[in-house]
Amino acid sequence: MVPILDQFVLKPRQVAVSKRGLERQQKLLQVAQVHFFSQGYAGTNVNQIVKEAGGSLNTLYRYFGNKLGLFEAVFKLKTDALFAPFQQAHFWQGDLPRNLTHFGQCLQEVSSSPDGIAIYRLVVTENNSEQSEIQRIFYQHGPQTAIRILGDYLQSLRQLGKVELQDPYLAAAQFIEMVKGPFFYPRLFNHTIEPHQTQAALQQAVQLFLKGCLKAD
Amino acid sequence: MVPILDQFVLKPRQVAVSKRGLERQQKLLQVAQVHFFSQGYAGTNVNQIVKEAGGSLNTLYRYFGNKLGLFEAVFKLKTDALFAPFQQAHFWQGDLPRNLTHFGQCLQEVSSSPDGIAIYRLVVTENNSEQSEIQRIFYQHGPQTAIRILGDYLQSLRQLGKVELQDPYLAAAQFIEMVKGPFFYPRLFNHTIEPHQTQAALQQAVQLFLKGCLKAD
DNA sequence: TAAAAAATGTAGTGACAATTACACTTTTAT
DNA sequence: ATAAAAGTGTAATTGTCACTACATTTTTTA
Repeated sequence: MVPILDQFVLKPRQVAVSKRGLERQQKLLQVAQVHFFSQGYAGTNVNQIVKEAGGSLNTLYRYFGNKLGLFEAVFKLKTDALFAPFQQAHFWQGDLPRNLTHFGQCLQEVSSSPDGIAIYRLVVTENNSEQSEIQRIFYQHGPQTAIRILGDYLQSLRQLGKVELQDPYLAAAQFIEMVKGPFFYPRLFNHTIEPHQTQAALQQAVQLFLKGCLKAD
Repeated sequence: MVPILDQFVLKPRQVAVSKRGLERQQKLLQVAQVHFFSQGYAGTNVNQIVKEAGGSLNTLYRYFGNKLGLFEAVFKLKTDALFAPFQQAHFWQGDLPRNLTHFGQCLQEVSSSPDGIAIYRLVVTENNSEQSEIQRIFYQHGPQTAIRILGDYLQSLRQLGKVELQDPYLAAAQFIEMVKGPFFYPRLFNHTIEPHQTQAALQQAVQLFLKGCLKAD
C-alpha cells in the first residue's frame, strides 16, 4: 500500500561530516537511485540497498530517516541534474527555425534519457490520491520551466509582431508535445526508437509550427 | 515488488453460470476496479475487495485465478469501454477544420475522463522491466488506434494533394499531442482544468495545424 | 428431493520487507 | 590518549498481504 504522504513525517536526520560518513551517504544514494529507478518506490528493498552499498542499515536510517527520506533525497538530486540544461537560457541566439530546433533537441535529449524516463515513471507512479511534494518539485523544475522558457521567447516574438499566436505559452506547450509526445508510449513500452525518427518528428514539428504561426511579411 | 509477469501463469478458472455466481463476479469486478484505479496494482488489497464486495475470497480465486487475473479482467473491460468512441469512424463527414475539431474533442473527452487518467496511470505504473501483455492491449486499443484513424485520413488528403506533410502518421500523433499533451501533467497532479482551457488548446491546435500543412491553392 | 456443485466464513500459512535493537568496532575531537 | 560520536553487522520484531484449507451452508441439477 504505502500512501506515500503518510510517511512524510520527517524523522530527525543526522548531517554527514566525517569522510567515511560522506562516502557512505554518497554510495547509498547512488545505489538507491539504481533501485528506485528500475524497480519503483514500492519495488525497492531497503535491505538490498544496504547489502549492495556496503554500509549499515543503521546508518541509512540515521541519515535519511526512513525509506521515503531516501527516495526524496535521490529524487531531488536527479531532478536538478536532469533539467540543468534548461537553466541556462542559451537557446535564443539564432533565428526562429534554428532556435526551435535547438530547443527541441535539448528537450528530446532530456526526455529520452534513461533518467528522464525513469523519473517520469516515478512521478506518475507515486501520485496516489494526495498532492505530493515530490511531484511539485518535479513539475516546477521540469515541464513548467521548459514551457516558461519557450513561452517567454514566443511572447517576445509576438510583441515584435513576428508571429501570430493566441496564447504563446499554450503554443510552447504544444510545440513541446509535438516534439516529444509521439515517443512517450513507445518509450514507456521499451520499444527502441531510432534517431532518424526523433529527428523527423523535430523537423516536422518545426515546419508545422513555423508555417502555422509565422506572419507573412 | 510483484514483477507483474511472473504471475501471468494462468490458473484454471471457473466460468460463472449461476445467477448468484454472475452477481458475485460483477460485484467483484466493480469493487476491484475502484481499488485498482485509485490505489494501483500493488496498492490494492485483495482481502479488502472481498470484504467490500461481500463475496468470499474463495470465490474470487475460483473465478479469477489470482490477483493478476482479476486485474486483467478489470483492465480489459475498461480499456474497451474507454476507447469505444474510436471504433466507429464517424469523424470524416465534414471539411478538414471541422473534422479535426470533432476528432480532437473526442480525444479530449476520452483522455480527460477519470477512467482515462486512471488507466493511463496503471499502464505506466505496472510497466516494470518486462514487456507486459496488459500494456500491449492498452497501446493497441488506445493510442495506436487513434493515430491510425487520423493518420489514414491525413494520408488520403495528401494523396488528393490537399495537404503537404512529410509523414501523415507522425503528423497525426503530433496533432493528438497538441490537443491533449499540455494537460497531462496538470491532470496527473490533480490540478483542475477549465473547459475553456481545453477548448483553447483544441482551437489553437487546429489553427496551427491547418495553416501549417494546408496547401495554398 | 437428494446428491453434486458452488459459495461462504473463518482462520490459518508463508513470505517478504520496513524498522528497531544491540553489542561491537572504528573514527573523530578535545 | 581517551571519551564521545559515528559506523557496522546481525538478528529480532512487526505488519502486511497473497494465497490456501476446511468445515459449513446454499444453490443447482438430475
